[in-house]
Amino acid sequence: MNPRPDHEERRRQIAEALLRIADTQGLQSASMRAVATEAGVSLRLVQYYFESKQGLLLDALTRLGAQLQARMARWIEAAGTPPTPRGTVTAVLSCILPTDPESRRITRTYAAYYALVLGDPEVLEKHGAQQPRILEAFLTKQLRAAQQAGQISPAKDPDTTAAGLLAMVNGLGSSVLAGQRTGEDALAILTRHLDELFLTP
Amino acid sequence: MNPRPDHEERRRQIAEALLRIADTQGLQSASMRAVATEAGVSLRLVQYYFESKQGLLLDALTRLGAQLQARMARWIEAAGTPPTPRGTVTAVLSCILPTDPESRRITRTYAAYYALVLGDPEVLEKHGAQQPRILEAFLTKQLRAAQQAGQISPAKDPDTTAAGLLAMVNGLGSSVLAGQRTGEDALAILTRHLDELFLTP
DNA sequence: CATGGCGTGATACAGATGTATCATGCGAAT
DNA sequence: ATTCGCATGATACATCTGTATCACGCCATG
Repeated sequence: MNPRPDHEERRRQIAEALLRIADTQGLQSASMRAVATEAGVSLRLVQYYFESKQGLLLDALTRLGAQLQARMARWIEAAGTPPTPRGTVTAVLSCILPTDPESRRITRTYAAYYALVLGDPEVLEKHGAQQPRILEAFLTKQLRAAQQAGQISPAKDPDTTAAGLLAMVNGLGSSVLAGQRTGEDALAILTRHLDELFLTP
Repeated sequence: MNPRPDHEERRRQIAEALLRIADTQGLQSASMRAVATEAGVSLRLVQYYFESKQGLLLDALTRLGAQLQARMARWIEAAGTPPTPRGTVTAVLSCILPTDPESRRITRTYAAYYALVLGDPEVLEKHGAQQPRILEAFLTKQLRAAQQAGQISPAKDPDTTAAGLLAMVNGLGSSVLAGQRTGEDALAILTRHLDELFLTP
């Protein structure tokens, strides 16, 4: 009955159950028992495959980050070959906005983690601040390339522009989650700003 | 010993105790008992002055909103008389960034409420989406005025620009709370963008 | 076949949490 | 002076939470 189950697969199954709860009901509803039920396993199993709740939360957060990264890679590739700076920048920024079910799920789940992460400076450094920094550096590089290709005004500072764009997308995402506007509206606002930034289409 | 205590004052005292906890330890640490202790009153009093915990949370959130609004009014006024569009816009946007103790407190506390509010669509409509909408409309009006005064390129769309700026400030605030950059850095980025937006100082 | 360790279920436990209950005191109105 | 109602303290209660314990069955290895 039990041909030595696949640990990693089990862990994935349970962690994704947590992410599903975090997405739909928030992290405060993600008790060990709730996760177990959602994953269709017993409470004991959740305990068995993860030492503690914090371990589970962290593992799930790591997986969430990987999902976002995979999505971004997919969008960058779909932006066309060979990759142009403008296409890459547009892909990276717009793939974060909650415009389709997957991005809505990812964004909402990140939002559920937000308060939790802010309270734990240690987790913050590992998951919260690292990835944005890398992303921002990547964006800066793309913008600088576009600028050297004459597609962006020389007056612009790539660092400042990248930081501004990333922050804007973040804020736009929040406003969508808050029901202030639709994902399409947010995307339109982003597109408009990119149109003004790039001199050539 | 008890000359008919001032209800409103009591409620304020308790609600601010909650906000203090939300700021420093997050909302998940804001139990009724913790709030009572922080406020220096008995658990029973917290129950007495607020029907339920949800009532307390909502009341405190309302007060937080009022505090932010008051801060904004103060910053707008301090921007100089008579108020110029650029001064007003700069004041509104920069007063949201976590650059001083008060704004850090307000921003952190809002962040603590963020996940909670997202899960409750009813509260969302009343507190979460209303205020930003008003603020965005106000910003749009100021930008349009500046545009008609020739201080902003006619090519800009005030609506889009206002939404983008507000979202950017929101995102910058998040990045500061996440420890990705300092409040001064965030303010510098905002200033840089405003310098590019406005044709005249 | 024996045996030991891994996987899993049932259950226990201690603590926290929101809320309710009971009782008492004090001040004001009658 | 009596009475009524607001204010407050002490305590109880049911529930939920993370975690720990105990026991049993299955598999592979000796």
